Amino acid sequence: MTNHYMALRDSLARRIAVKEMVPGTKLPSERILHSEYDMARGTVREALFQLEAEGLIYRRDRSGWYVSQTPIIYDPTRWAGFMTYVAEQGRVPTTKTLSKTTETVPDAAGVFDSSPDQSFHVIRRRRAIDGHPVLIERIVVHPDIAPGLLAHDLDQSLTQVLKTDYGVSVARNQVTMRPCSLVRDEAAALGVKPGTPGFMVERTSFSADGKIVEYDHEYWRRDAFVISFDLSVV
Amino acid sequence: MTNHYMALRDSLARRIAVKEMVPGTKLPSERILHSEYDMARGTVREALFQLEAEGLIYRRDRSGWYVSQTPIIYDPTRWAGFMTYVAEQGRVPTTKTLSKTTETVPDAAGVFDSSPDQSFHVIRRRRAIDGHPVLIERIVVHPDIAPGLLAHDLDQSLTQVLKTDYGVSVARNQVTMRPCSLVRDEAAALGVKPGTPGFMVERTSFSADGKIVEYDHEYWRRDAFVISFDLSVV
DNA sequence: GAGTGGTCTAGACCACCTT
DNA sequence: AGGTGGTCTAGACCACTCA
Repeated sequence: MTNHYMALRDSLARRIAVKEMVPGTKLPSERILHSEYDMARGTVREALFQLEAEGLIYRRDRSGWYVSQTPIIYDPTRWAGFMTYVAEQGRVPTTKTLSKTTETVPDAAGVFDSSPDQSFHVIRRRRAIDGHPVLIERIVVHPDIAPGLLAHDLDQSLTQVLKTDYGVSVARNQVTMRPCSLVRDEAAALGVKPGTPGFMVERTSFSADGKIVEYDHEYWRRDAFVISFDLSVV
Repeated sequence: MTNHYMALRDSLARRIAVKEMVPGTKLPSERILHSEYDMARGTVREALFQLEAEGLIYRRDRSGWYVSQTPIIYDPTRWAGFMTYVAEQGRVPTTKTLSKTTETVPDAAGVFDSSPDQSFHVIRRRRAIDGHPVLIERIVVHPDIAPGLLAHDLDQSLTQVLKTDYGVSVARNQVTMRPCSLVRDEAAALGVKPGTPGFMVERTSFSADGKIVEYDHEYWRRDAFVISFDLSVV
């Protein structure tokens, strides 16, 4: 290709590859690239969109473009909760509770096989790696499983709280992951532009006796992880 | 949001959701949308890019925009080869061999722990679901494992050929998946625009005695699948 | 308040697909 | 040959971040 925007893409990709620009580095502004590379600003933006789609850079709304952090390795077969998992890779996980409420949840009725009037504990949290927010989640827990759950400090591992304080542990996870785009709340909470590519993870956790322990929606930044696992053939 | 392009996005997304436009339907051309919705063509394209990132539509280079096919469910824990797997979901898998050669493969030397001069069997194939190409792959096999492999018909399950004709079966897979963008060969073979979002899957298959059976790179269309699995906690 | 990205316009020409 | 998307230009103004 001899496209202008691909030329700029390649130039920036190389500067990232050789670590002239490391994770977290702010790229030159669009107008500076526009004058340095002598192409229209719209063309500069095409190059940046390309790099964003590849997961090499991301944008903070109206702040600038930045080199993406090193992704964590997401191994669904070894998943042991965010806090454990991230720490095992030598990174620093943090959690911030955004809200905790008890309310009806239209899309949970089908999952829990309950009446539409049923109220649930709903917890919204933001989780970060090395101080960089990577996902927000909405967790739905049936109050019968964990009465008074919301009184606890939930900036820690929920898995841990449920096990220690309620004697409930997870025996099985049902997980679905699909590409999405991060909009409104999700984008705002993660500090990225609405429409940024993301990944939606829907997780239903069951206890050994088949009860639903939690029903979870997670919205991840797409550049935050790669999926990797090792698997014996059955 | 009251953005023009988000309004158009929402309008088109709704028409897809209510099945006014079904998978495979060609969208109105950009210029028609431009005049119907009375916004600049660049703004129309922003809406289309948004829908593409969400996996709802895709483009065939210089042909038009189309509603994406229903994704298949990719369950890494049940993976039994493309042909088996797709058929189990009531869809029709096909495979076309693009090339088969014996050559040196720079990036395979590290994986096989062999000399850079080592030649391998290299197979390139394109695989489709219901007639729609969804991935291309490059498979690398050590000739000692399967001498004369390239003489076989490879438009079928390679797993099957290796098992039946060479007595080699896969006991373990090491898999890594990451977002990428489909460029040059990949995009051309899949009939999508270079730069279309994709997923790269790198797979190393081992036999029971720990030998590498195949080393595989797959480039998937990102809208072709969702990942879903059911998993017991260890 | 200066600088940044976000949105939008109104063109132009090109490369390629389709018929 | 006509239509499509692909690329590119040169502006403009807005909403927001940051110092």
